[in-house]
Amino acid sequence: MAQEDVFKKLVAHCKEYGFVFPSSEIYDGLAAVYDYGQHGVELKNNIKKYWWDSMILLHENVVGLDSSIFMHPTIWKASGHVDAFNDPLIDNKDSKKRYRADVLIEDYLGKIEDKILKEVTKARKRFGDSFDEKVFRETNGRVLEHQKQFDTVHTRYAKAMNDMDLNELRQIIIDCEIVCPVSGTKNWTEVRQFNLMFSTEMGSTSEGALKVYLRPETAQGIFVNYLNVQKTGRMKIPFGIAQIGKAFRNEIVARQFIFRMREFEQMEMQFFVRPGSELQWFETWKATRMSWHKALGFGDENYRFHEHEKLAHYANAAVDIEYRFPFGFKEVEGIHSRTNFDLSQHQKFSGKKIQYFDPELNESYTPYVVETSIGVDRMFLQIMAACYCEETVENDGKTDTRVVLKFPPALAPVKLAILPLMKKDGLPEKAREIMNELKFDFNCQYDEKDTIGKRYRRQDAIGTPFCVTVDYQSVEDNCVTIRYRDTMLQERVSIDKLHDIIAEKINPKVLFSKIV
RNA sequence: GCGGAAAUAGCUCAGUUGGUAGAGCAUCAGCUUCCCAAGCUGAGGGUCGCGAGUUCGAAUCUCGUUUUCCGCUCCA
Repeated sequence: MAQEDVFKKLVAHCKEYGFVFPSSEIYDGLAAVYDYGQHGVELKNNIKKYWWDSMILLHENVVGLDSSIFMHPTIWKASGHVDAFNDPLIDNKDSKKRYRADVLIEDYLGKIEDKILKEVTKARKRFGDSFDEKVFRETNGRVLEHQKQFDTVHTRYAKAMNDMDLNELRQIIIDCEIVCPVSGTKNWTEVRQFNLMFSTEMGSTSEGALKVYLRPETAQGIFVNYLNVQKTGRMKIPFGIAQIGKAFRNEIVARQFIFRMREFEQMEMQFFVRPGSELQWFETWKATRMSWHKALGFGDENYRFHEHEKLAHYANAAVDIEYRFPFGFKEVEGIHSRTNFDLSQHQKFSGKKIQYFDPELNESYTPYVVETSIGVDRMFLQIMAACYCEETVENDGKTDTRVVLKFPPALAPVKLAILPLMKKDGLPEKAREIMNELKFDFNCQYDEKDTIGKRYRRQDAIGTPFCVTVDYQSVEDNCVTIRYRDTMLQERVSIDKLHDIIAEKINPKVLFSKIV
């Protein structure tokens, strides 16, 4: 089966069994926005719990936080998001290539500068030691002409960028006769601005409302609460703050199902360390996070690190953990050494001193930060992809297929199904009795419709790890059978022991013990 | 955002040269059956993505639009 087909089946399965629905579907949907259905939300919650507990329970020096989606707008100036996400873009209609309008103009200006430099170099060669560059630049006709051209364009360009005058940017490109490097034509579209942050207005719109953004990452909520947490929690460096929450990015193209959405959820942990120790901690968290993924048992060979060659403005080291999706290796988690960029910026923009006094060193410093950042939705998709199986089943010489989601029991949306073998003779009552005993601790489903085989298949399709079957004998001896999802084997156990057996098997300790 | 393709019941799909929409599975109500789907009976469910246009008449032809998929592009 082709890999793309697997992906398509996965998407169909997600919808058919209540994991993921397109948003606003009865209104034709909303592009790249999805809702989690009755089973999806359970799986998602379990994923979040697995992450949260692995951070909060397993590390004494990591604490949680839940910061707001709305934050003071200046935070996004400090973080660099306001500037970095306001690119004016223009398309060439012939080559279909997209460019940043400002980059096209800057390249053009760069070429003029090159021309001037060429003249200068030539002249220096000719005149030798007696060459005076300043005088040459002020007197040479060709240079002056280039310089004049440069100044004119640069002035217009600077003003246009300052005003974000998109029409003027386009006019500059036309006036300068800038051509597309690919097609060589001047057939340009309008300049459009893609602001990757969603904005809205806070306060009554009539009287000076404040423009606020929906956060494009959860990290800044942690940085701006650094002092609060450190002081009230009496935290000593090194320590971490973990947070799970929604983030929003107005992506130009959001596609591939829930892999890239405009509204998504992140699980981030910012770990504050001594300056100079950040790369060591970077390595430590790399290993820890990788072991967290591998503990799920989806095959070590399906994971790899991808080192970033081009680093973001705030980072001095960055690596992705990639998983082999049906559509290739893709990022599921990023680990970044963010230096002290963020805290320094907030110190600068807020005017508040954000420092840590290190009693061991007897000095104050701005902590360095190592970040682990994972997308919940990508993790969800990754788990669906890893667990989706189509199997051939032999029974009484009949061949037959089943679709089964082999979730680790700790993550499964429904932990067990309770199934009376027959819909009569007191079996449903007995099954209900068991259900009422277990429903407080486990997500259970009761099903008495159709043949037992059909009911097993239904539970397989949503990844329920255990099916408890109540038969005639159960009424007499208080024993039931547990049917295991992956092996389809059955085990007869006493009803009294059911709770402990299930609790043991879904205990995330099994996963936690594999994390370094 | 550009180019290409697609959209009919919950799912997979039929639907003739334009004449008021069908199957299988699924769902629901019964019956039958002591452990791995597709036994029997019955029922519900679609203004054919949406909006215009052509036509006596449009699921079918034309245009627009929305969504999805595939490429390109973008992704601090």
